[in-house]
Amino acid sequence: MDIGEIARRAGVSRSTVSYALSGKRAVSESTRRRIEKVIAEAGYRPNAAARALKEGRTRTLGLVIPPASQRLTDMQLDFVASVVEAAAQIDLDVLLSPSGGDHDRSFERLVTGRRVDGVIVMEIRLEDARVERLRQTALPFVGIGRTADPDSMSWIDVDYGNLITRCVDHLADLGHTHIALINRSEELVASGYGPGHRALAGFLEAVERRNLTGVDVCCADDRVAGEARFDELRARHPEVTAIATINEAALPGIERALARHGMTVPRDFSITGVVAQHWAEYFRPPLTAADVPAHEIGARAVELLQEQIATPGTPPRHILLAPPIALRSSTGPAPRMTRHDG
Amino acid sequence: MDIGEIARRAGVSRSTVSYALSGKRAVSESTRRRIEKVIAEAGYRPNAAARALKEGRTRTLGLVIPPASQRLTDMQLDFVASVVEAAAQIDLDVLLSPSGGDHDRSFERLVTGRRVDGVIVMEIRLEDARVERLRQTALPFVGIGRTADPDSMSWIDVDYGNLITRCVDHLADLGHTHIALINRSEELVASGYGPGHRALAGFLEAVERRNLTGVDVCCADDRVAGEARFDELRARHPEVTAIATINEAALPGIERALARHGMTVPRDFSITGVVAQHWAEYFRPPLTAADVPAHEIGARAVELLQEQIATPGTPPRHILLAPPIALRSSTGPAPRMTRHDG
DNA sequence: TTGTAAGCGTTATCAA
DNA sequence: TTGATAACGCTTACAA
Repeated sequence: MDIGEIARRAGVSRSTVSYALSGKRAVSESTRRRIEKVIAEAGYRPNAAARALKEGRTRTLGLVIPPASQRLTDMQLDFVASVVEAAAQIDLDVLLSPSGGDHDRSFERLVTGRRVDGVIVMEIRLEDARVERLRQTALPFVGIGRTADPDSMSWIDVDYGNLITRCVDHLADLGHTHIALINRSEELVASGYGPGHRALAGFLEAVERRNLTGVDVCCADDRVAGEARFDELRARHPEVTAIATINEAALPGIERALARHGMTVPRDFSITGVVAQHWAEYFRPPLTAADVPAHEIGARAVELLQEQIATPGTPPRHILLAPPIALRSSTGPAPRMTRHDG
Repeated sequence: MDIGEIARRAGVSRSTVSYALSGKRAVSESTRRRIEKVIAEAGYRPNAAARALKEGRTRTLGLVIPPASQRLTDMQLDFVASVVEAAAQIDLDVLLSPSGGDHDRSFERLVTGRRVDGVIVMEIRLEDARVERLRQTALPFVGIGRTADPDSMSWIDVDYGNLITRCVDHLADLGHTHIALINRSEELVASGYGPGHRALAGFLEAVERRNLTGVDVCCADDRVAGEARFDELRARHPEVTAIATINEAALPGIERALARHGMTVPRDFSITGVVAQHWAEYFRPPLTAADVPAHEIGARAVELLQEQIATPGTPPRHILLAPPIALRSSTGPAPRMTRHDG
């Protein structure tokens, strides 16, 4: 069933059918209705490949996700879901590419096979081969996250540095003097993962400025690691009375370890950080934290990309989000003295 | 940069370049090398739309996921990740469509716009409009899950009915006589979600056969709901000493409620079910459960679909997985008498 | 208001 | 071993 068949059945030319569909040329009311009727009966839809070939655009977005080998975090999932949803809203499809580094076949297909009109890249590194590759191809793209040299591309990011600084300030105001940062995984930070680096920088700045003692630890993105890292922290640095974290996946493990050590939050220990809202709200007691608006991020990434696609050559735009720190119940005055574990 | 430009630079015709690329016709060693060199230098890749138009296939798979409005569960995420990964292995791209019911624009684009060579549908209902639609279009498809009338389509599913039956038998063998089933969400079950129905059927069958008292409760796919449902269960049915569940997302909440009620697993209460492995292993104590091999499911769904695509008209194939129940530490003999909450 | 025809970048048939 | 050429199904400039 192609446009020619529809034209035949409606007794018009193919171009008239095309124009009736696109509205780019006036079509008399009567023929338009006739055509629509035939189309409805035949269940016709234009062939996407033919249309893409002719128009030079695919009405499809590429979304580069971390390879499945490393299980995606809840927040990454939120990004994927919100990007897909936002794209669907404006009748755009989304092609997924699980690509970590460069030279991935699926990534190459995406950027150089003209399979998509633009690309959204997640989990950007400070130095990111995928961004370099994308730059070469002149394909519109936006990052969820930004590189070390962020001016030349469009991106949306969370201001982890600033937010962690404010978390530490909050803890310092409450009298805490020994504070730990629970970062993302060692590999991620080692590979130049932006949020990890910027959170650490913000942490160190605040610790220095407020004259505190800081210890920073990396932690894999899961509950088991969270529990283990907290145990180690207690063993090596019993003087620490508060932590700030950007590792939401570790929270359940930290909560469990806290309970196992017989510690009550926030009486014996304070905890805060930058995490997705539902993690903050589920923590017991609810976590004082900056809520990362994952859903908004995906939606605005699509907007940014649409802009780039619609008017190529538009100067890149940047959105740096610093959501307020929602005061809940997980932070309190520093305990007078270090308690022993139960 | 198109195939004509490559041909010009290599001093051959377009067809020769095409054949050099596909290998469908012999090309002399020397010209083949020359062409390859030019292609590498130019960074040429065939235009996917042109190729799809000519070949009548897109080298793309469609994956229908639940709409983002209802946040995806961990296991659903595993399916998505493993499908994408398996497809990438064989150089297939994956187009996502967030579609719950029928008549979704993105779903319609997928099935009738010839955007994909085949479709994988997740979260199949017993009566599923998407499956009906797919059947009409004669597009190859496979379900992760199966409808009430499963013979006419290819699918891969977990045998929730059988597995829950075995869980109940296991509990009965341990002397439990009052057992609860924690099912998935009310809406999901009400809408005819297969695993929910089949788990319930298996539960009722075993309860009847073993002459037990069973109570089944629906529970939303999150920790908060798990905690609340367990509290209600304790209040209304204090005689229940064990639960079987297919709702992994509720587990952390159940664990927390258990602790709050001062109950120790498995001394005071037993729990088992059918969940993804990492949930079972993270539970404290580790959960005796049938581990759903989410990664394998995605990979085999892609295999099944490839089969349908490669040889249309192939009789549908079915894979019903019944992974063994891994004996861990969350089930034990029924307590002698009902304990009061702490 | 409508029709004709060119062309998007491939692949594959038919000739050479 | 290679080259010309006709499709694939659509959109759109140009004619009428």
